[in-house]
Amino acid sequence: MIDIRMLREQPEVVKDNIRKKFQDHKLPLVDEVIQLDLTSRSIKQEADDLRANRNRISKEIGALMAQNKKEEAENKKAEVANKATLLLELEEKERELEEKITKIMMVIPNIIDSSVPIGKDDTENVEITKYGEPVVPDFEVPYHAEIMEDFNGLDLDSARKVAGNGFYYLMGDIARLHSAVISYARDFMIERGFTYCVPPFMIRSNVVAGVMSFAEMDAMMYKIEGEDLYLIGTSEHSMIGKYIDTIIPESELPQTLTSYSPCFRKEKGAHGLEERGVYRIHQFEKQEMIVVCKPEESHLWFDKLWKNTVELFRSLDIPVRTLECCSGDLADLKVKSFDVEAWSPRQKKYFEVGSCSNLGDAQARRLKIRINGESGKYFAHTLNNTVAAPPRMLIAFLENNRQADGTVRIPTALQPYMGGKTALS
RNA sequence: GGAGGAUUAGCGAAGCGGUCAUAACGCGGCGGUCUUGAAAACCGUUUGCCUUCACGGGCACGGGGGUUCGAAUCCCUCAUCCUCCGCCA
Repeated sequence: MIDIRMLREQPEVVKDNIRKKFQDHKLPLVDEVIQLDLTSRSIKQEADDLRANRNRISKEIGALMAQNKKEEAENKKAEVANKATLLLELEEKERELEEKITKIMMVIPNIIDSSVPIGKDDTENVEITKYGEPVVPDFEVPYHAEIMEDFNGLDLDSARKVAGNGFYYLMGDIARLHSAVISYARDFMIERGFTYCVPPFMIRSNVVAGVMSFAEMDAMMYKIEGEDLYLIGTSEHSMIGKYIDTIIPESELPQTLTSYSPCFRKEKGAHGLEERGVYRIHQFEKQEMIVVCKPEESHLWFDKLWKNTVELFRSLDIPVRTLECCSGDLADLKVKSFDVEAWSPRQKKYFEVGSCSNLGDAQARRLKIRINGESGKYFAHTLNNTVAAPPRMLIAFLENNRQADGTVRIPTALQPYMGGKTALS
């Protein structure tokens, strides 16, 4: 959500930004919201005057009652009652207008960073850098589910009976590998100075509304029946929610946290769940990182964040590349975003394993996350990034570390988390 | 899950239908006097949001709703905390 004052003062900047994101259908909303805002403020002024009047007369009534002048007090009461209906009507209008304005402001996209490449959709995302050689081995790499099954590490049939399509049982060494990756990712971030955190896995609707749009919520979030609770789709939700309605002293910034959580997603509207794999599923686990910082530092933090993911994958001998989201593919709340993609030697292409985003002050404005600084109070900037999210992450791990003989080598960094094993065989 | 009590500024706490909410009082913070410097003492200052060029005005006493001319105060509801009971890793 952008600042309505900014929209008021520089509507052309907001419109240009909408054009850059190829959302021209939203252009009329800018002028509409300017008009609504103008009306809203004048009605608010009128209502405030009536309230001021009522407050003044009420005080007079109090004074009269104290002096036992009942008749005069009754006259004053009538005076207030006269304007009561008008005030009620104005208050109703105030509410309506505010609602309309908020609704529009929620869909006006955040101003994208000047460095974001312009493009219509994900086909125009831009590769930034490759890290590691995307090797195509001279032997065939099987489908990831097959690799897992070779180690008796995956049981999708039972999962379908128990929970349905989109769930999995991980077994034995594959399950252990899953936990090892999470633990390794956790320690990797702790060593980089992040504070480890295990957050709530369910959040209330007001937090949900603060961190995502209604459309996203409908497509992603599982609701708990009979409770005002939703299963989190990522720990970013509960981690950013941690700061809801807070004023953070400047001296306590930046807040750098790494969180673990299971993630639950409906994947409604997605291209269908992969029938035989763990690529797109309803439940996975994720080590995440989030940063709350001063506005002038969010660019720096953005670069630090995605590099963490690249380095983690490189330490496990997985080739990756960074891909920048073009303007049209960038979610409305985001200022800038990089995907980290891992190399798939089977598909001979890269696929998404993480996403790093700078939200600017958009999330902070929605959730009222402010900084108390020397020169006053202002909205914080928030960022988030994936460290590692298995089991999808295991696809990249298994495909890249599988040898010609079918064994899977365990890179040195991960060996302590696998009880010293150097390979799965 | 059941019973009772509570939620007021950075913290503690008074107020329990109307010049005590522009929130007493205390602590803390900030500025000053005094001092070579510090402490003590004394004086002053110290919530946020919206609106306005400004003066000013409005809103907020855990959240939401209601009663009233007027609500921190009365009613409903939700949340959180404390005490006791029950249950449970």
